[in-house]
Amino acid sequence: MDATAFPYGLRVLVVDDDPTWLKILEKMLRKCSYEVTTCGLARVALDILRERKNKFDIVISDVNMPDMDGFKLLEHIGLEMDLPVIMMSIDGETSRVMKGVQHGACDYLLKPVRMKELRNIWQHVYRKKMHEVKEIEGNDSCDDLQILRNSFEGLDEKSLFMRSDSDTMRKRKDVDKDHADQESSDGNTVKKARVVWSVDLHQKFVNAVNQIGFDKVGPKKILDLMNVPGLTRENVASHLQKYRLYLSRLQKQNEERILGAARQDFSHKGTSENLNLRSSFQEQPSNIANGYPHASQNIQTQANMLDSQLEDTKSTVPLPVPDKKRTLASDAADSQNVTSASSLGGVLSFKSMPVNQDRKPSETMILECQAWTGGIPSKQFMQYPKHNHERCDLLGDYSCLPKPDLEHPVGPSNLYAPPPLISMSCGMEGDARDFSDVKPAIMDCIKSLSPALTCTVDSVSVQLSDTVVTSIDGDLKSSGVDGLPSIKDCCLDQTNSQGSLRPSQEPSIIGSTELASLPEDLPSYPLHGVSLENIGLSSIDLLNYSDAMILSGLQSNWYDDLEFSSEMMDYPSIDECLFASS
DNA sequence: CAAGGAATAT
DNA sequence: TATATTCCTT
Repeated sequence: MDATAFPYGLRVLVVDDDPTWLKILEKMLRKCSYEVTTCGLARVALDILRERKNKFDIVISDVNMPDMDGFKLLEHIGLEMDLPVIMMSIDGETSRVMKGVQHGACDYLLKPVRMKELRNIWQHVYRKKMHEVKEIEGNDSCDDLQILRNSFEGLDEKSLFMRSDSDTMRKRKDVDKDHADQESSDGNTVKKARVVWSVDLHQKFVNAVNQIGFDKVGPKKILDLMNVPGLTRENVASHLQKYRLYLSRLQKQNEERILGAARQDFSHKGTSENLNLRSSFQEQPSNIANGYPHASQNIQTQANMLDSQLEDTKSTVPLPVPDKKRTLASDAADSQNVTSASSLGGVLSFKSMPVNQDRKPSETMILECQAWTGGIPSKQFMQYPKHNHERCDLLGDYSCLPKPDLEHPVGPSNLYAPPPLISMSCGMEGDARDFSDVKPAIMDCIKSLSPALTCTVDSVSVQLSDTVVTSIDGDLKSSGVDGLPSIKDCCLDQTNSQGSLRPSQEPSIIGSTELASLPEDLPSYPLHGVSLENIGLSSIDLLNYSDAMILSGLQSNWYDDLEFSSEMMDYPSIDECLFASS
């Protein structure tokens, strides 16, 4: 298990007849980033619990209640909703504590309650869920965790914080009363939980930004739109800062690429030394146009082509979604070692001479892909929390992503729907480079936006899709190294998608499963300094989460095989580049 | 004073 | 690194 955000957002019902204590407890609990509901009467508490069944995770109640014996309440709760209940009282009389425990209290706290204790109450919920899970499915821990997460239903979405001391299930230390923690009553000493920008949270953030309009966003507005309890304006501001940084970097890259393309220099001599393979999630808010005219233009231009290509691709290689998933999952392991690695390795094996670092941008081939579905822009572009790469985590993190269609209805009013696009630019070593931008096709991804991971898989290593393409500079071809190993997964195909480009100069690479499928007339093109950048992807539902993990592994294989230069290593791995990097 | 945002701290 | 906090400007 990891230190994901589980405890945060824990829904707590506090029952105490003393308003003062109620207030204090509420404050403390909120500091723990729990959702708190207070109640002064036991009977009322029961009513609330009955009415809002499943809306609470745990109850904390004082033993002494005027209207009903605390133990009675405890019994009712245990009987009716089986929620973990923590009892508390001023005195620590053993018999009372014992009684509380006998009646089913999972814990007994003495007032004044300390922050430390409250911060740990989630363990009771966790433990209980664990038991439930085991009873039902009892299996390996990984699955359990996943199930556990699911069992929390809405909790996942609400839990955004990661506590500083989240070493999971650690046993609660005995209350050392010795420690002078003044934090007891006011919790002042307690550090605020750190916000973890999970996929969900980021998604909300992005949605808010989209709704507001990129040029009009402000932390406050976003915060309001996100409507996430506990989140502060500062949190949002900080994230927005990072987000903007990310976008500007993206913009910069685009400009560089364009510049490079502009100066058409067809000379190429050696081979490119660095092969950069890099992908990242990208989303281009339509509004980005305001800030970055260049980029938007570029995007607009390419949009049309993409569409048509997409259509083609679709018809050509229809892939049932379900199969896709299955395929990914099952093949992932293989592809990792064989398919992708080898194919890429081949492509990448061409190395060009080292050139000026400065020119690097021009030397690289950039693959940009933006997929959206039916007008739905891809939403993932920032890097998600890395967590660990365990499968269960991935599942947990991504499984809750909303489906684009549902969550992001697209309407005319929604400016923000960038066209899907993939462009690849390629430059040769020294200078020239141009190429074209290309327009590749994104295959099936269309339906949804999937994280870069997915995209990568599809286009590069896997079979699901076919894809991508790009235009390659004619020079490239000529310069081409004939010996270039063919790309197993990619077949080159000529596309006229781009009118401006001569067909011959504009080969598109389509990922296909079969190497054999490569048209003979298509020579392998040597790719010098190739880098895949900004693969925006999409569809979350498409994404096979479990594969994400594999992907990362896969990618590392690529790196290994390719012997990337140190420079190369600077590029973030797929996981890492969701957001940015540098 | 509130808010935004860059800079800086953790 | 990612997020928080501070500081300055509006």
